[in-house]
Amino acid sequence: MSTTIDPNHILPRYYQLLTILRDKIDKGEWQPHQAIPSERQLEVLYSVSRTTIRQAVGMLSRQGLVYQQHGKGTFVSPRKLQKGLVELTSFSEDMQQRGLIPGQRILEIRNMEPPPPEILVYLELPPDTPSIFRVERVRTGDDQPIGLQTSFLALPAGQTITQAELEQRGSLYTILQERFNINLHSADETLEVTIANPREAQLLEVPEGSPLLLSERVLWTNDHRAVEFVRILYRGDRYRYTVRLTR
Amino acid sequence: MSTTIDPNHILPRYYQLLTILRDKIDKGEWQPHQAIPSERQLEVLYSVSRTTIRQAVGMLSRQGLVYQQHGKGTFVSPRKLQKGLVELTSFSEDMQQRGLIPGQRILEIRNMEPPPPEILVYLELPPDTPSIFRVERVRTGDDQPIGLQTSFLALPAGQTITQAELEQRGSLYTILQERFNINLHSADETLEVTIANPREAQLLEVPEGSPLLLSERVLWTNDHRAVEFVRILYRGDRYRYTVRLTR
DNA sequence: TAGTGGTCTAGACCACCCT
DNA sequence: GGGTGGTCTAGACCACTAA
Repeated sequence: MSTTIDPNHILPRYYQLLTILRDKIDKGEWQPHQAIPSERQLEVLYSVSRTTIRQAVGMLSRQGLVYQQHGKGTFVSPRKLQKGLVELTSFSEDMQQRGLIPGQRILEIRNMEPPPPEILVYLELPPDTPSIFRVERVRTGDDQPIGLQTSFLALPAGQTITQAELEQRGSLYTILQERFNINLHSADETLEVTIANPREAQLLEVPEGSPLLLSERVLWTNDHRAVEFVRILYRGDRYRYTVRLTR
Repeated sequence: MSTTIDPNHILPRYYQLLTILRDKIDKGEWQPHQAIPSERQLEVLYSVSRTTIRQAVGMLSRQGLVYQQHGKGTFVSPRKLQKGLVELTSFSEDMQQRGLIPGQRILEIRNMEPPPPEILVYLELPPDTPSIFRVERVRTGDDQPIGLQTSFLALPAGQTITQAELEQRGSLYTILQERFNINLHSADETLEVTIANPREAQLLEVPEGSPLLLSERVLWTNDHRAVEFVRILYRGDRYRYTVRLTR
């Protein structure tokens, strides 16, 4: 791993610097609440202008890895604040972060023609949209059922995704990105409490009437169009949701 | 409201510009997916340098009000993306945003001596911390019970908060800021599902065994020290949690 | 080719903190 | 007073998009 900045590198200098600084924090070379070199010192150390320094440090600050105090310096955040907790992750990524092996059992996969009107509203699609792609899956962690997931997708006209493709790639997000070149930017999510009906109880292997955590997400692309509506019913006893909020 | 930038104003120029641009978007002067003036045009329009323009527009972009596309321009986000959904809010602010009048019924307010060990762990305080301030309240919206809130605070030595003060100001956050000069920066929150025990059921006016949404928060100050641990049990039928996640 | 946002420089002055 | 981060300028070149 490099510890100097190469002006001719493909990656921008502020990004190279960001990586260098983050590594030092991750490795514990700079301890929590300890001051990192000042911006003027970093200018000399890495031979880049202060603007570039500030771009890198500003990003670290927004990511919660460091905090800046006017007139005093820039300091490493305590470890708890160093984990990004508002990141948009797929179910698979989420499970991996929790140290569980993600899995799925596909219950149904098909195009809905015509689509349910409320889904068109969520996705901000015109009422004459011919079809919506729908997948229903039981999602597992270490082979235990964790959630019941239903996804609704606005695929380009005439396109579809097969069960074989989904089973092979595992994640819808991967298919969206690699096959349709759709990059996800953000999601709006709501969480509420509900009770398992007989079908949900059977699929999630819990008693009927058990409390569940219901998550509903609308996913947005890079050009800020809605692409997917996802509903996940999580087992209340096996799932805990975490976020970081900022002022 | 001003539409020009005053170089001698107390507020920085990028912030004045940010306000001007946000107003135009809020008022609908620039419509969703419409391009706003280019950075070079804004330079001329407002007589500030491109760096300053980029600082303002970059903040609007991070707040989700606009999105930037390399080589194309900067565009207004669709309205749904214009609401900041990861903002740290107090219960009172939260209710107001939902159009409900916040209220509270204080159940207990006291210093715990000695403090419960698990709270010290959450707040990263030394084991010999003499006392922790605790408030338990039923929180209401339009006079209906919404949540049962328990707050644990590390107040400066010898300080306390009286019931009268809390009733008068309404919000702990206000007291923290105005009396102790403690500014909140961020919070880590976990959400999970639980079931009402007899006491909780009675206070929240729901049947015993009703599903509840349990939120637990650790609040961090500007210099990234933990100040408060808050637990809120929300009525499952009256509360829905929303967040925005980004990639 | 012209216009857009993305990156970068070398400087400047200000506001804040500590000694 | 000397060091820190915060704001700001006037310029430059690059990478991307579209006509």
